[in-house]
Amino acid sequence: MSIPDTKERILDAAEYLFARRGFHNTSLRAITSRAGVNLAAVNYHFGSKYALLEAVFQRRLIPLNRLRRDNIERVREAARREGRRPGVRETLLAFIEPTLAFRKSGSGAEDYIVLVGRAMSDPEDTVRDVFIRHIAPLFHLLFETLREALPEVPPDAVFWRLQFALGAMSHVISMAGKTNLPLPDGVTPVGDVESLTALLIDFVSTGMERPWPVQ
Amino acid sequence: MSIPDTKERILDAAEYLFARRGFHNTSLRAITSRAGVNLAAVNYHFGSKYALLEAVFQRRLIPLNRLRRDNIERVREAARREGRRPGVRETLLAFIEPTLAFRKSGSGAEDYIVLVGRAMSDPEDTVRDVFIRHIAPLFHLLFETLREALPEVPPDAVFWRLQFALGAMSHVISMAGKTNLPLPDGVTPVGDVESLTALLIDFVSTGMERPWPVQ
DNA sequence: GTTAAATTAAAACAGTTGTTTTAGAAAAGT
DNA sequence: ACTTTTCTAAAACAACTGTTTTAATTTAAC
Repeated sequence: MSIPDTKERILDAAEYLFARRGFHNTSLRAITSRAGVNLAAVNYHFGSKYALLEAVFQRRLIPLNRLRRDNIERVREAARREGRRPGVRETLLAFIEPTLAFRKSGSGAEDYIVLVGRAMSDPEDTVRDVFIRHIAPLFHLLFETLREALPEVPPDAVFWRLQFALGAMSHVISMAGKTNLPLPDGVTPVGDVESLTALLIDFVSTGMERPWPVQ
Repeated sequence: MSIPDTKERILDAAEYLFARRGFHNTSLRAITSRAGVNLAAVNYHFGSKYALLEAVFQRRLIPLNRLRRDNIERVREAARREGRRPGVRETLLAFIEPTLAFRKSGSGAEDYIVLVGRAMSDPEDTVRDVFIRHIAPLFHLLFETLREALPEVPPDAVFWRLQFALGAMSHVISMAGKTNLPLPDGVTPVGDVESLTALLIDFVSTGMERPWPVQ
């Protein structure tokens, strides 16, 4: 049949263009022309441009969030079983690793991750509102796990440190594939995902674990 | 005279709206109506919407960058005078502190800082290209200073750690004033700028100073 | 093969976009 | 007072926006 083909092609094209040009700067005509389908197909299949954005998010965010949630729950479970607190590093890794590794899961996944990076730092946009709705419960679980991992750090500080970590992650994600940033001499453009993930995890878990009170 | 009044009013309105709605989602009519001036005034005074964006950036970025540059140079100078390497923490503080503190410098400054936060994380937008042009030399100075401060860490790692730090900063900046984020129980919405800056500096300098090689 | 539903194609819709034009008012120079 | 420049006001411009409509075509059911 031709239904899923058309819908998928629209989703792929929208994902690609939203990630690169942003939501408001991408027209339905650009999407349909890239997808090779008729203009009316978007409104027919999805209802509106906004609903299309929602669909773009849902298609990948649901399995990705399940993966991240399972990871975190596994960390909590292991800690509970061994009668200890969850570790900061393993908790952050449980959340961050699937996010960065997700890029390798398929052709359009890379576009999607860039889109997520944009959405996280898009302070008031339509994009962000949609994103927040999908990520809020997972964020809550992540925050609570880190609170357990850091009993001596006040919740406010844990919250902000987590925001810093997410900011760092979203920034490096949204940099992915962009070449217009001014690279200093002697710096190679980008490593493989694994080593970049390792660098990021080292950075954020070190900052997160800083003893409290800060002297 | 009425020229500077009109131009300033346009700049203020554009700054306000660009920060909240983004560049593409802000119309010239919204700007001029907020500024209380005629629609044609933008094209008369600035030439185009794009040139207006550039002017919005320049108005505050030039003095802000001078402040940050002077701060970093002062750190380098003190280190040279005392025959030691520049410190990681003081270097990051020299860059970050003016950025966050700038919000208190005037009425529209808060809008501007949010706009900067957006621009930094706007991966391919017009906004980002304009911003990169203005910030590139300063970024280079910051990077080189950190390289001197961390001789045992390879330049690639210093580069990425700096990106993480900037991502954390830009994220917390673009969160400023936003209330739609889901705050967990027991977390107060936002502290004053000073304590938030302290938290951020603690976080990023800890991650930046992590010994190399990472065990 | 006929009928009914699903899907596409193409055109048209009303509204908004950035920009320009035209005319007139205000300010400055002489 | 007069001229010239500077700026504003209002309307108009063509291009583009998301969405809807109308008709044609494909797909499925019986």
